[in-house]
Amino acid sequence: MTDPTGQSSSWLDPYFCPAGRRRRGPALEQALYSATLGQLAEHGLGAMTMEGVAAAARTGKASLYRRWSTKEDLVLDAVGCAMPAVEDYDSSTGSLREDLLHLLSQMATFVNGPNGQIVRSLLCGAEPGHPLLEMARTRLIDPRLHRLVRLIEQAVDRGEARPGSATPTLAQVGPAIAIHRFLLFGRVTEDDVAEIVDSVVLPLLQDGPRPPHAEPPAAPPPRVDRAPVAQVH
Amino acid sequence: MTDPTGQSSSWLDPYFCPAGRRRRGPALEQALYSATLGQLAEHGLGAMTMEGVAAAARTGKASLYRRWSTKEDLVLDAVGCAMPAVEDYDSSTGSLREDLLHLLSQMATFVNGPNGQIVRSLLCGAEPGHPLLEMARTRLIDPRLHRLVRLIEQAVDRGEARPGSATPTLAQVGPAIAIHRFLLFGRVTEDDVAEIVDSVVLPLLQDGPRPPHAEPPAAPPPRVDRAPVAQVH
DNA sequence: ACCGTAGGAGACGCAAGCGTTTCTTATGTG
DNA sequence: CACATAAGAAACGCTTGCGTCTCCTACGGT
Repeated sequence: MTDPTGQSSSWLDPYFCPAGRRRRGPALEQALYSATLGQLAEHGLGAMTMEGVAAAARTGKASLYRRWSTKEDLVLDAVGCAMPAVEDYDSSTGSLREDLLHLLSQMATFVNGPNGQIVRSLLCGAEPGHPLLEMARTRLIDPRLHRLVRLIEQAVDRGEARPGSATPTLAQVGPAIAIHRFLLFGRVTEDDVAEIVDSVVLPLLQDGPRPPHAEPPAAPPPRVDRAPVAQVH
Repeated sequence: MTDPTGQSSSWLDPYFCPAGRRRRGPALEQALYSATLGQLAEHGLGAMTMEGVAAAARTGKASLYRRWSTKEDLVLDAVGCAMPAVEDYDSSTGSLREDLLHLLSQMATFVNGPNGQIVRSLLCGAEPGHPLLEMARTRLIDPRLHRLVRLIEQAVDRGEARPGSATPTLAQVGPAIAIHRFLLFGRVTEDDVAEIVDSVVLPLLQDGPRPPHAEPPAAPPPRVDRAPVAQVH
């Protein structure tokens, strides 16, 4: 993908510009965003450098500093451009299972591509409260969570999901498992998506809440005041 | 926690050594591990430096390089020391809910403490296949997953969980959601743990698989061959 | 065709980290 | 107590990145 100097290979880079030629304005800007995202994915937030970005974009540092005075500003803008909006915000296939597969597949495709490493960098390279993490949350996570809740609501109306199951907590389950697998294994496969939907999410949304079993084993207490839980240090 | 030079505050550092005194052998080694973990948590894998570690441990770089020739070796050893073994591997409280709360609370406590930032660094600072990520998986994640499966098996035997629910896929759900919340919000609270157990994991493990509802909505097809799912680019 | 703007290229001095080396001296073992 | 060992401290030359600056020229509008 990149040669030792960090420059993009000409035959693959959509923003490639032959030597001697010059990009200006928006074209250059897009190339800089692209280079920034590449460096972010390759080196992580902490180790990426302005020089690396300039070299990858085949431009000088001056063009960078003319637009953004700090690495934070640059990364914030570049990442903002890479965040895809929720597609088909109000559409539904009419089948809960189809809707879930569709949405999780979109996530998987996004995360399996070059942007996956960027998501990784954002989730982990930035401590809580960092603007980059906030951006990932408000632009990537929250809209999809909201959309999922709506899809579940519609499924409830159709009788496909148990009443009361359209909560953020339950909607979060599928994405959380998908992200978990991505972080551990580097990708989310087609089989992963199907398994998450069929083995976890659908049972959770469809099955009634605690239907009494053959022999109800002294139905576990609804609440217990255990002490040693989750203290922040 | 640290002053501008990265040195540990004397009144808090368990490995503090007054100026003029010298630590040797294992004592020094522990201090170096501690300093390494601190730097790792503070700056991330990419941006931490050997000089920073030496300064934080109040020693010279020579003592570092005498033991580890690269940053990778150092971090690998230091992180290995920080990975807690699974406690009470074979014990069970006799209640599935109690067992789940207990195990997730242990995870939450670990992750809420100073080691949380290290988990973050490992999950995200290292791409798939990196030895550090492998170590996190084999030492932190997998043992707990295995233990969870055993706990669920015991619950199945007691009639507390649905037969067939003791699978790695289902066992993964609780930890995945906990880690997800940790990554997004920086901590996992007592309420989070209780909510995960009571709203997600227990229903999933206890409710029967698709008990026919009032009007079974044309039971969703068990398998569908959707095309555009999760391609690796 | 002209010309003001801004892009590319790279040099600048500075700071930080690298990995090595040297020198002094605290340490704990025999 | 004497001594071999290894710790602390700091300097070494080197590399990389910083942010600024300058020079020259390609670009695109008039």
